Amino acid sequence: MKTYFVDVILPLAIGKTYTYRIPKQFNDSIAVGKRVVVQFGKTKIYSAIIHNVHEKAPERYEAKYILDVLDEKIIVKAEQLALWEWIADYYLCQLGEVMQAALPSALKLASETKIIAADLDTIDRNELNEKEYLILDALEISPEIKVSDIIKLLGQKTVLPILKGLLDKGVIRISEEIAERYKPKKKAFVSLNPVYEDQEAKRELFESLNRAPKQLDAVMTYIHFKRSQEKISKAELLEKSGCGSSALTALVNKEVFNIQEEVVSRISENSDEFLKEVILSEAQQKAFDEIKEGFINKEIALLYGVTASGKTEIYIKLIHEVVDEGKCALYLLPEIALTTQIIERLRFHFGSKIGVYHSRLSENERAEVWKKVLDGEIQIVLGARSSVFLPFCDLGLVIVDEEHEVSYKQFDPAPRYQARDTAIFLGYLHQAKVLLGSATPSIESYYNAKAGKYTLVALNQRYGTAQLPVIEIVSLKSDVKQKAANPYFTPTLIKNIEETLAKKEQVILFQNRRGHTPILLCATCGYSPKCIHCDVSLTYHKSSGQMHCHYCGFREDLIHVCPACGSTHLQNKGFGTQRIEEELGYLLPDAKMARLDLDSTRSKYSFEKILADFDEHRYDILIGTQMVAKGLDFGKVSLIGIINADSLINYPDFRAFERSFSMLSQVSGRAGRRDIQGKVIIQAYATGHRILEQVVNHDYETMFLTEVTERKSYGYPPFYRLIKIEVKHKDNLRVVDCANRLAIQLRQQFGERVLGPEEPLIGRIRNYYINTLLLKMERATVSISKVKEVLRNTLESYHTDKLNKGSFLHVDVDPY
DNA sequence: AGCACGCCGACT
DNA sequence: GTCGGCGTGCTC
Ligand SMILES: [Zn+2]
Ligand SMILES: [Zn+2]
Repeated sequence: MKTYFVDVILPLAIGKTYTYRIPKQFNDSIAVGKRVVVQFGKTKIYSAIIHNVHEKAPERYEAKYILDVLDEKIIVKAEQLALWEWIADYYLCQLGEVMQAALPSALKLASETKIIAADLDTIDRNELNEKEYLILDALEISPEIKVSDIIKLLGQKTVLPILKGLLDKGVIRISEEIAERYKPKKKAFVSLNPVYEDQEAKRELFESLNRAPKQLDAVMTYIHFKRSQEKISKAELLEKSGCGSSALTALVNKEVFNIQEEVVSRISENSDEFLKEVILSEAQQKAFDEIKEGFINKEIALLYGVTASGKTEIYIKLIHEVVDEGKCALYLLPEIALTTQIIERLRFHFGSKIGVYHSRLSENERAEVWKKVLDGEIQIVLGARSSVFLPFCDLGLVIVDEEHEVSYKQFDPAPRYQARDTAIFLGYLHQAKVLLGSATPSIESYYNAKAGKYTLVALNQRYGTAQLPVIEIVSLKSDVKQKAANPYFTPTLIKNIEETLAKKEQVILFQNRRGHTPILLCATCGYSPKCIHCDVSLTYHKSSGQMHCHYCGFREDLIHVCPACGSTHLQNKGFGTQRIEEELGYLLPDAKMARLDLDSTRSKYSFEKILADFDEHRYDILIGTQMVAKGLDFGKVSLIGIINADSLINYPDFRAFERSFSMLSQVSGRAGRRDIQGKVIIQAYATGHRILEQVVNHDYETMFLTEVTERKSYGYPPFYRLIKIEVKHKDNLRVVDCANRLAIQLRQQFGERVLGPEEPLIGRIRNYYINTLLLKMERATVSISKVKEVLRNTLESYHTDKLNKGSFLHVDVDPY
């Protein structure tokens, strides 16, 4: 019999795989992509993924045995492992970090592992030592015990060798719940005994029940609802008939009703299996045909469709085709755009074939979607960023809607991946077609399309008769007197709001989130409370009455006296949207207003609720941040006001102009529906800025051309690749030393392509000082794989240099 | 990531 | 003199 070894991936930021030995009894159950339970270090137990199987015994050390195999079927497919490796390689991070991001944590396991007794009767207790005895005793009292509880029980940290001994003796087992930590939800359904389908039998039943009115009610209710629905659950029947469970039990005992338990998905859904036909308009059909034609020669297409042009119908039709061929489809959306509306719409077409995957799901729900995709029960996934990691088989189509959205990029922690780009690679792995969609494509995607890498399909007709809104730029500079009276609203905007409300139409006001967080400010000396661990101002949270740091979670009670000058004139500036709401309250006391921002949408369904209420005209004015650009078409909005466009445009980032354009265009797109032509008022100081002009003219093309020219001359994407390196150190002087040393080393390889080091906007986070380096590599002439290789080597030697002790690096490839 | 081993300050 | 602080290195 052979002795096998496996190299496993651990869910840790470690750069290598570890080799474990396979006990003979597991020889037949191991396979690449299955999870195994391993002990790593003295005390830790992890579930690891088998990366490869071999027979080479390690020479320099003795491999530990795996403790268990968790899966009967593989849980991570070969394509997924290939994707993980690509991500680790491209984004310069560890495989374990990718694993962490990819696997739902219900499928991972740490020392929260539970053990159960295997067979208490056959154990010869005399063979056990005192500690083993203690564990057995505990297991007799409670059937499941966590490893961490055993540590407490024995009062010692190294319990795994003992447990391992017990495992080997066959006394204990690792609880299945690790493997199946998520449990399918069961639901009881009621059905009528088929003998009563006969009219005569039914009549007799009614007569026999006339002295049991509750039971008769239950039967009648059942028959009534059975006409319109396929299945009736026990709970539903009890509720609708108004009778208690005793009546139902009596009927079950009489064998009138039958109750069976069925596994139902945790994810609420209507099991509507009918696939509905999509009817496309002429323009949509033309775009659809162009996409299909493009897919013959190119794997990737970009659908550039203006707001409300009906891109979704095209997506649905494409998905239909793929599903009919028996393949899977992935429909990616930014988290914030993944609303109930879009989910319902897709459910309507695809019923239970569709699965939804996003960060608001519970861990069990995520694991359930994972398994269903694995088993092929779910063919279509509608999901946010992390759904690129799901175990698809035979993927035929990947759609990335709102392709330009920044939220496709994960910034922290590693893997710092771009889900749109990852989706493109995923498509390549599965030989699937990829469709990117946007009303304002990112410069890089549009450039790729223009350069012929992607098929470009334009859809520039708004659906139905909806017209483009009229956009007006209003200067914030003009009225000095007026401004003193109120800093947010120009008379023009106020006048327009009043007119709109008089027509019984609705208004949306947009305020940029950035730079409008609620900080405390001393009116006398300008002091504002800072975090003690980070170089940022604390933000005030009304709910807790405390000031919080967003970077490290530090909290402090609200202060009432300025620690710098002793003044008591401390102003709480509040959220930007809050202040606007207040100001507007004075100006228009009768208007009903709602806020849509981080603060007002903290609770679970509040986002949906606010939008629904607004849609039903319970509010006249909606004041919101970036969020109002999302959500589907709602309300009877005919006026949109941008409070201050400068804060968007002046943001210090090479993509600020591009983002401002897409933000302002998207928000503007919310104005006007069907019969009403919308109006947009943009307030700004820099009224002559080219971006504003381009927004007014709905001129994406010119925006694109000017951006491309600028990026080419200043060395930014799509012409250059960017790699950001953050050097961190507890000491503010040594961080500069380390960064400089690294810069010199990198310059030996890359010359002037290395920029910096410089201190970033926030110079210290969690007590670590930060310096950043930026690498700019010409995309056309520099081989990225060579760059990465050199970089990997340089970074490795950085860590071995004694001078760099105490510092560490964060690498971010494509940091935008 | 977590844990142990090891080297320097303040406290019985 | 020791207790404990965290900085450093290893885990198959
Ligand atoms: Zn002050
Ligand atoms: Zn902080």
